[in-house]
Amino acid sequence: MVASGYPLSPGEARKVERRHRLSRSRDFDNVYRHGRSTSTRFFTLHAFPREDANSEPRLGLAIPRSVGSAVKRNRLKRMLREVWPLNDRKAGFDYVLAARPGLVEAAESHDFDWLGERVDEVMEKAGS
RNA sequence: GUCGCAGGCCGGGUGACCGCGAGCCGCUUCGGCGGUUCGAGGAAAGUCCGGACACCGUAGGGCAGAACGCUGGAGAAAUUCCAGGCGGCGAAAGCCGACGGAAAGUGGCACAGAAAGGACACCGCCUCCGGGUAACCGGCGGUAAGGGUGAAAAGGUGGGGUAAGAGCUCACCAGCACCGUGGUGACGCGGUGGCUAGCCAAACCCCGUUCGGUGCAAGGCGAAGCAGGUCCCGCUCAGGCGGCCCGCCGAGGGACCGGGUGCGCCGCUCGAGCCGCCGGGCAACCGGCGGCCUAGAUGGAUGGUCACCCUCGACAGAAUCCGGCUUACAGGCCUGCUACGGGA
RNA sequence: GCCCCCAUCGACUAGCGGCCCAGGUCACAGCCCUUUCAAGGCUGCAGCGCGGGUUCGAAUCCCGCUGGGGGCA
Repeated sequence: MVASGYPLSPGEARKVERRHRLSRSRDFDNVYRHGRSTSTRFFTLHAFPREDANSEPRLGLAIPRSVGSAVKRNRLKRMLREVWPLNDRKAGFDYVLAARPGLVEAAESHDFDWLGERVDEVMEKAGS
């Protein structure tokens, strides 16, 4: 794992494309029901191993209304999608990353890299 | 120039790299790849009104219910807009107003006060009668000017008048009715008359106008999948048509347990559309001509990094669409007007 | 997204436009009672979500915000 924000060479997949997202309510239910959860001050991460251990990891974002207005929630999702693939993610897992209240206010007073560090924090704690 | 008022507009900009959604074109091993063009708001918000559109066994009648309420106009309609009237606020520009009816009925007006609506007079005032030396006391009456209470007290102010008083009489003002006159009208102005009729309808209500329900999770097409069971009511009026009645439909309806699906496409953006010019109208708006196509996502598209500039950037993110209303909003620009001050 | 409902002390609730600077229960604080605690008695603490309007007068009626809760595939 690399601490810098730019570890990837051009051409390598560095974004959360649509096929790398959770898109169905059923997928979310699976992760919640059968996955394991880990919490930090700003996030709750649910992880669930898929049947095919070599498939690409997928991400779902859960941003409740309690974190802020629609503008704040949208912006948070964009930034999280941006920051997510900057680090290696374990293949064969579905993740649901849920934001907790206070995250938006904290992110506004820090910079973009700070948000990445918070995501790394919860991933490490989950033992990925 | 300063202060204020009204109306309109903008809502950081430029460039580079990496990314996101849609349309079109090309390539494709059908997984995608490349190019190109577009890609959130004035409120997209609250969901407070009104429609379009879609569906519903009957969208039928009456009652009930709800909403609205000065006049004229605009508009598809509206708790909408424009102009005008009246009332209130302001020195003015201007702003605000659910602004029909209280002599159709019902009801209310706490406390205080004599009395809260056709007054029955508490303190009082006055004539007369009786008593008393007198101060004064008692009584039959006449009054409502003054005091006091209250949010509100039976037209107000002044003169005359009277025993004291009273629209009793007179003038002015307010209010009412009628006549004339101006205006499409609300209403204004003038005259005459009689001399008074409290407030509350965002209390019930009366009058007038309008209103079927549900909402794109409407609704349509396709694909996939499953498993039924128990009980109650009914075909001898159960059930449905908003609450009731009539009337109509009508053979199945309901409760609980269990099982399945929870996918793709359409609806989905060309519309009461936007821009410009001309004409009509005080205006809202309407008409004509020319031009333009301007988000359509579906776990839900606008972000990250860097550089420079400035006044260091508010409220805030489309989800069927449109017309309004309301609410939030850093800073800035333009136009017109009022008052005051200064100059020519 | 669309459509509904609610709001009164810290909590649960009463409250025909004036008898209400809003009543009750639990909780909290103090005092009495008791050897002490509990129970009981007395006293206090505190509230009409916010802003306008109607009315002489609003928790109550009307309008607009704000904050909660629910339903619809």
